[in-house]
Amino acid sequence: MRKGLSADLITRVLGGGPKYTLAELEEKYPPRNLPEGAFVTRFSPSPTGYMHIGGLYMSLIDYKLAKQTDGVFMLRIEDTDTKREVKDAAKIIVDSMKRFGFEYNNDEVYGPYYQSQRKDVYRSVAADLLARGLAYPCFLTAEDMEKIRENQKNAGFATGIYGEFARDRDISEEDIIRHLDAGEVPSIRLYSTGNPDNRIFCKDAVRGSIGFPENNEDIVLIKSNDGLPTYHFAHLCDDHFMRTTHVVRGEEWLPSFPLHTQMFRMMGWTPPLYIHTATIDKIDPETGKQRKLSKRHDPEANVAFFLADGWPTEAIIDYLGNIAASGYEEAKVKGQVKSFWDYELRPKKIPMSGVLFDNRKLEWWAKEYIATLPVDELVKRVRDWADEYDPQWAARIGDNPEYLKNILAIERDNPKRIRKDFITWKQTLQEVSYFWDDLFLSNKEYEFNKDLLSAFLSTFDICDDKDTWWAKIVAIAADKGVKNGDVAMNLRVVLTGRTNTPDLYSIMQVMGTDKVVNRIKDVING
RNA sequence: GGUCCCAUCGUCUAGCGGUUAGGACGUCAGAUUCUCAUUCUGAAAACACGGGUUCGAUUCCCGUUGGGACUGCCA
Repeated sequence: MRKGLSADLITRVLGGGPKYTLAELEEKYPPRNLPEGAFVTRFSPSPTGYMHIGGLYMSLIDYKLAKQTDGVFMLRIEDTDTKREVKDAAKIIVDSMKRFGFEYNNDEVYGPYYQSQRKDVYRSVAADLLARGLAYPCFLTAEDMEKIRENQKNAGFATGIYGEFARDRDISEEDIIRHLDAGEVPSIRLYSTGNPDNRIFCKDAVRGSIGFPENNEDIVLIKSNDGLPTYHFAHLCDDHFMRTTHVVRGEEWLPSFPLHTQMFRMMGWTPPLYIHTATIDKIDPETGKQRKLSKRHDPEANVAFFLADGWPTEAIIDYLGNIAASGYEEAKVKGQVKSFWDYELRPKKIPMSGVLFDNRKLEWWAKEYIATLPVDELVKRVRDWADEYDPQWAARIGDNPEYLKNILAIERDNPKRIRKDFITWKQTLQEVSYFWDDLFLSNKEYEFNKDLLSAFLSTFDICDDKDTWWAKIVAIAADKGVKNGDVAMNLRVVLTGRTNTPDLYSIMQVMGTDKVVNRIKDVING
């Protein structure tokens, strides 16, 4: 154990004195007044790029856990890595939360919620550690550490600043002053008293108690370059003073679990309950191996891509939600719950092994979801999408909104038998594009029976009711000696260019006489 | 190399010592339909391997193998 630093030295070492004592912080950030069993969670992304599907998954769990217990869900931006920070990334995250309806409650009392604005908190806690001899200023340079790492590798030792390799671990006040006088700025390191020969047990809500060798690394608490905390130290300070009860984070944090447990004990604070989630993976097309969906290599991991493609956010929530709570799907199909928000998410049931992202299943959720939408709502959602992502479609719809509504209303009257052709807003429009002459692609492959088409044309009357219309088709089939379906298929392909469409009668009604007649004539004549 | 996590149909999973190992997506087949949609019916499809413990292991323990994560003044 080292001797604590004097107040004067602490101020110099930190580049400023502590603003608060620990007791003052406790008072400033009092325990929350919440009902028994309420979860306080937080989504804490670092603004280093776009919103990732894995981040969305974690924030869904965070939000759901807080919501179902009448707790609090916070959004905390971990912008402590000034080098990797990407402009507007925080805005994208905030926007995503809004779009998916994850309402966070960033109560002012516990803020600010940007870590870069919480230096006072970190510095105050660091000062306490320094005063107690549980942390020390370290003047090792990047080159020094590189050299140490090299030597460790060559000698077969574990890399890192620990024990005898931690040069400044027991640095004297005189030496500190000497470095300071030379204009050097130290980082603040943890004075670790952990011994790898001992085991420390860490509690995970899903995996239970996990044993690790104790941590003996003097990890950096405060970085020298910007005075900001590392993840570890920020986690300790923020989740304590924000009174987080449950920390949902990726399993990549498992290795630093003993460190975090050690730090909480050192402070005499009760650690939150941890939920280390599994990653959402894909099969790497090059190696053929399963790996985490990555920001750098997988554009499909970008939530913005799902939005631009017009996936209903509800379907994405359903899909992700079912991964987190596997019983949800069955409850939903059986009608026991209306949405994911009605289904209880149990922390213990959150999966702990990596999950392959399954686009087919997402498609299924999306089809099911869109099929539940009333026409007006469907039209609205499609239009909203077009307004934001596809100006051409937006203009086209804007010219005649009723037309789109009539198209999308086809075969939507019987709620039990709604076609499930629509997957995304974008694909919905593509699916019905044949209703517009300039988008209509006549089918060049299909061998039309012009005889049948002529016969239909001569009897066609848009005013016919459905029975009359069908009777005419049956009559033509009988007359020409073909099946009813043959006549129908010829009509289907001639009008839509496709072999699979909704009800033909409805299509003709929506298209109107001119389109129907012209398209048939084009084939007969051409 | 070290530490840690994980292991049931192709995929997501139910299972918490005795089950014909269940469901969902997907796949395939059949029925209905004007259609390759919908709806309905049915089928194929899994406990990684080896040791224990036990009357009995998918289930508990150990090992092996396989997959994953970490090993930064990044999170």
